[in-house]
Amino acid sequence: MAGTLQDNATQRCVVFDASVYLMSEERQGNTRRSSGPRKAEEIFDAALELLAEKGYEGLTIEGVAQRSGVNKTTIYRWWPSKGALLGAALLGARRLDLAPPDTGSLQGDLEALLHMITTLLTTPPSSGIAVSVLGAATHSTELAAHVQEFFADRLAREQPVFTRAVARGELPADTDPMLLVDLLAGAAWVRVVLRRLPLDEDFVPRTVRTVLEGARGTG
Amino acid sequence: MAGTLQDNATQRCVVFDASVYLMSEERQGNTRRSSGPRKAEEIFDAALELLAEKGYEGLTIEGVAQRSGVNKTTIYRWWPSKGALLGAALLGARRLDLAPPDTGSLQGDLEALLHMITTLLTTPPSSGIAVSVLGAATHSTELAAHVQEFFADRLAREQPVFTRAVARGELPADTDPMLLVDLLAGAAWVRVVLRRLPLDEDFVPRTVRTVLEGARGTG
Amino acid sequence: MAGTLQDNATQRCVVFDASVYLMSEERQGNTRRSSGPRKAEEIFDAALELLAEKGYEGLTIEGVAQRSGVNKTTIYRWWPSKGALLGAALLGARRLDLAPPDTGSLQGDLEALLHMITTLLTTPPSSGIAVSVLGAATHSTELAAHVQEFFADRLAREQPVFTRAVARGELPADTDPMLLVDLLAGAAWVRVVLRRLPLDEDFVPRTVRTVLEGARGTG
Amino acid sequence: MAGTLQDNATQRCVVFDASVYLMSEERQGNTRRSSGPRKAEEIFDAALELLAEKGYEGLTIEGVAQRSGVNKTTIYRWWPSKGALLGAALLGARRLDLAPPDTGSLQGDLEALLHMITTLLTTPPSSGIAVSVLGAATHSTELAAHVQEFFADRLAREQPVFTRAVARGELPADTDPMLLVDLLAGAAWVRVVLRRLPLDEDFVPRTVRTVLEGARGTG
DNA sequence: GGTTAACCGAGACGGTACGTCCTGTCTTAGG
DNA sequence: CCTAAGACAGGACGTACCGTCTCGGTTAACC
Repeated sequence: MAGTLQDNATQRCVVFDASVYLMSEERQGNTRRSSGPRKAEEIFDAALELLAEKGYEGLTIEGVAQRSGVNKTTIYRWWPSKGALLGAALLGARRLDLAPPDTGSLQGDLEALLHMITTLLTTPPSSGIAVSVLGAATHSTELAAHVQEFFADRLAREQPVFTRAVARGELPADTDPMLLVDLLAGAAWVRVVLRRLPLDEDFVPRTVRTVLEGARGTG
Repeated sequence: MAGTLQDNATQRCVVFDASVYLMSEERQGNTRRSSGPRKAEEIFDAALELLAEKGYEGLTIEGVAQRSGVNKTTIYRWWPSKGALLGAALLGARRLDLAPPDTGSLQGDLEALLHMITTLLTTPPSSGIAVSVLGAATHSTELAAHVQEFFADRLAREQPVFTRAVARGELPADTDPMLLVDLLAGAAWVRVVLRRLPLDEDFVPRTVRTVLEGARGTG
Repeated sequence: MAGTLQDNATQRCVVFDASVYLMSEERQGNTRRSSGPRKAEEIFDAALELLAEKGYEGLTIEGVAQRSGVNKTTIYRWWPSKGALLGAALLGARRLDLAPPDTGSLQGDLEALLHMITTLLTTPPSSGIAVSVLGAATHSTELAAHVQEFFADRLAREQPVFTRAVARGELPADTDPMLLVDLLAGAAWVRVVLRRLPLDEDFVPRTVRTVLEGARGTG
Repeated sequence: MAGTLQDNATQRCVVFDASVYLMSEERQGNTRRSSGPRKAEEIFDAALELLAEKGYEGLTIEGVAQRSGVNKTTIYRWWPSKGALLGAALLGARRLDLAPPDTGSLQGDLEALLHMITTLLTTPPSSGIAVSVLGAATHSTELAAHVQEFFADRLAREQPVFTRAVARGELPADTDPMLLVDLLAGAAWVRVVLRRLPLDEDFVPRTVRTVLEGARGTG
């Protein structure tokens, strides 16, 4: 799973590659549905590439226009701001999000989840994009909305993991899954982005074990 | 403790007020040590105010110069970039960090810590500054360094809390304090900044309880 | 005569109102002759209104399209440039040009002519249009052609005035009428447009008298 | 006189060459008097060249910036609009205006004046500039002001011509010089710019003779 | 209490990007 | 056949900051 991500990540950004965006909706019969500019894919790709290369501040509309071979006005016609453009670019990326893990044990599932998070945050090019976007969510309302949505969506997908765990008796029934996910994701964020520390290899199992014990103990 | 913070936070940003910056170092005997421009305090104050008002992207050197009544060149003479200026401005703030809590129980101490973190992230004006800075650390090396330092420092100060807890038998001796702090801080960050959710009032005790159980269980 | 112009000028631009453009030529029997878009009148009116409001530089094809309720492409289909459009718009206006005066004396006729010219140049809305068009003829070949034509036409119409004057013995037979017209029109242009001076009320008779004396003296 | 103009006009625009602008005022001792950008001369030259080449509409600030090797912002720092820039550029030109003629007879003086005017309006590069500026005065308030000033100045300089003529008994004492100048200049303008007719070689003497007769006859 | 070196104000400048307006061309659907 | 609709590349607009520079003046420590 995370493996799939890693494999692809070495050659091209899969998680955030928007090149399939609108694949099926763009045309229907002969009629343009007008859901974006003709070169939407190139624009999104350029935006994400530039974001990974130069960060949110270094990302400019003009730069995106130039790299995607589109006129600046075309971008402004469709998105009012950098944040909105980036938000749209991430839409296409989201659909490629990996399925939630099902390893048979809660421990395994959560380790897979945390592994995915840390990989996302540390392996280029997804790391550049993810870190920039999450960091920039601080400044841009549009991005914040997308980030929120991303987390909500992520949590919804992990729900079965917890349902199964409760069924297996691995967790008390009144466990708060959001708290567990936040603890895991938050610890990774602090360690990787704020502390800028390398992750030793037992960070993932140790963190998961701690959180799990906490979940069981307080149940 | 947290009370002290709150009290102050309601009227003025204490944690990040740089106006006492260099208070003791600026002069030594009668000699100017040349460690900054004459109006350093005004500059730092202006920088932090503007940061809180407009966020990192909206913060401009020209704006700082104008508000602080200083010429633009003066700022450039001393700091090469926005990040560096902000880093310097935060230096003075750090020294006002509150003493680590000592409530007599680990639970109480950690609740005080988490409370402080959430207050910092949610109560203006510190919230604007803290969130902006931490978010911008993504883009700026100078800020990243300061954030790292901040976390390291924070951890060092909390150390006695854990030492005492171990002495009291509340924690196993081989506990990793950094992990616990990261779990707490990270959960708050995810909840407040990324998810943009309001914190219900038992978020703090519940999170601390979970983390604590985890720490004990895995010991 | 000039009175007719004045009367109309106070309420609506008659001299340059194109709303009757193509009235008779547009259809022949039941067949469309394809000599212009369906909303030609609206387009011309819009063009002239906008010209009077914002001058030649401020006049844009998009503005005309919007005001006339026509798509931009429709205008481009029929006229290749702003100048050409304006030229066409002026065509309809010309047909409303007033008949040359016949007051019984050359002096009277020329005063009527000069009066008409000054009225045209000073009374809105014709003043806005006339001054703009004549000024813009400097930049646009199409407009220049129309202006030329206008002057040639004007001269042709005044011809009877001079013929009658020669017959009456008021002018030598070898008088150059064009020179006289140019002197009158030119003086008005310089005074009104270049010098921006108000015209005192004996400007017209005095100028005509001077020119007439010149014509007689050199005959 | 007019000869001088012509001679120079064949090689370089003298009447409108601004390259000596501010020659003496720019610096005083070592202090910059701040009366314009450092490359004011280049800017003015570029502006006038481009005006002659492309007309007023085709003249762009960006074009001027590029040709004069200056940044666009530098131009905007000093002049708020195209009209203002052009106005300033003409200031330097004006100071090179030729002295009024003194041929000994009014006829000769006025022929020289009209000759100068027609030369200005027909001989490149001054023709391009003069015609464009006078035409554009229609659209731009700043230019209009300069044109007014130019004419007032021109008239003031011609004053001695008329004073002498009255003294010589060539003109009645109550002659209106402005009217005569306007008749001459206006006729030239109509003929050259509005009618676009070539000037046959006796246009100048014939026109002057007519106007002179008129002046004498009405005196 | 005058010297001198560090510091500052002022502001011009080349430059990048902003976000907007208009140009003139095109393509496609529809009356 | 004409028109509506509108996307598009392109160019210029006028503005805001960037970071650099030069050049007088001002401070203030130290003789």
